[in-house]
Amino acid sequence: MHRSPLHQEFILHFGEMGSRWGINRTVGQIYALLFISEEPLNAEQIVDSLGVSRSNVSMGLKELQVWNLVRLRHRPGDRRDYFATPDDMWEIVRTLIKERKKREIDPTLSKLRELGMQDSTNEVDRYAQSQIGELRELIELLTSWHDDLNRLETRQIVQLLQAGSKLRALIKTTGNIVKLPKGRNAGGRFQETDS
Amino acid sequence: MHRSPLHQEFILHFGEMGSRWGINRTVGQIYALLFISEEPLNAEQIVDSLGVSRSNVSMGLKELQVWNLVRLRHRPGDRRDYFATPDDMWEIVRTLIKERKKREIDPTLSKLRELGMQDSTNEVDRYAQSQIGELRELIELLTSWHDDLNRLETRQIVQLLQAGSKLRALIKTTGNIVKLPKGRNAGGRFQETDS
DNA sequence: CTGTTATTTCAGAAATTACTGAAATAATAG
DNA sequence: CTATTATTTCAGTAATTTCTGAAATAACAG
Repeated sequence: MHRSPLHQEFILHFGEMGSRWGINRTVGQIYALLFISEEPLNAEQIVDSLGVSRSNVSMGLKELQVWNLVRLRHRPGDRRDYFATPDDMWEIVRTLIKERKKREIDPTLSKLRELGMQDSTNEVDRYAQSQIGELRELIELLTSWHDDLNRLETRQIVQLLQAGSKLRALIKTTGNIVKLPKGRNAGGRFQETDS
Repeated sequence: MHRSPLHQEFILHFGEMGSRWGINRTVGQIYALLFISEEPLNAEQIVDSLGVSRSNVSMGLKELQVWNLVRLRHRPGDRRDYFATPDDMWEIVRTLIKERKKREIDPTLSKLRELGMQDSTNEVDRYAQSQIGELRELIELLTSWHDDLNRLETRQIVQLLQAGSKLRALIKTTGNIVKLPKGRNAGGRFQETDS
């Protein structure tokens, strides 16, 4: 299938960025292709457009479905699967954040809670335990904020972002609730250097 | 160097998560080790603790410095380099977000702007251009919001997060400014399916 | 059923990324 | 300067990830 230079450049860019986003090149390219295609595409059309193997496309589409980043569509009288990206771009952003949290944050939060259970009468572990506890609290705060955001509609989120300039105002309405970090190197045997 | 079971489990977990976070196992382990160590460590101590090669540690520390995730320290009369993680955990979070934005968002924003310049009198590119433009606007909005956040102090950010329940209130103070997405599949030749 | 088309699975090949040991470079003390 | 210690570089190897082609499975239509 022939693609315009604009399409090609867009698709190749998403392919190259794929590795930085934790997906592989083909998955990035498939997503880009669906994103700029007005009509849903079937696997064979994707193969033709990208020049990769049918099996690779099959696996890529499966991964995109696991990520909840594509929607399945069908034409009457056509039993092939067609794929499209969601229409609401902010839904895509929310999905991306949610899925990344699931993969990158949640397992660590579980592990931190698990490690926090261990009662370390052990003196060596005292500092480690306090660091682990602080990190867990930090992630829990971010997580609950994320949950709050996820209860909002697309329209509300956009409004919130556009109210960026009002951030400072909001802060003045809340008290100073939290203790600030204590700082390490109490004995002072080390010297700070450049950055 | 002997490490307690707590230390070991924490370090191994960060190593395993490394690949999901876009760093390799060794870099993840080095960071974890520094994070739970009360005193700064030198390269040799890291080698002993992790059981990897000296050169691997050297490369890992270099990468952590590129990411701005470690600080260099020195002891008087000792010319070896010592390393520590920043004391303020929220500074770490901010750094992580900033650096990931630099790697994962900024190049794509540049590319989208570049592609948006192309005047596509071409009919095929009309839809692609509108998608690219919408995506660019979305990223620009997120980016400027991120810039706003970065101007805040740690204390203010924590307060903002803890004010999560006040989000809805804030939204009521802002008008409905933005047009909502239009939706694809105008002709309606495709049928929606499951998820 | 049987034949045809669509999709998935999977073992091995290809490509990429991570790691090591050895050698080079850098920094400093004497 | 020379010897010693600290750090980096890098070519080759190991480990991991991605991709392909072939075979298996699934989903129909007739």
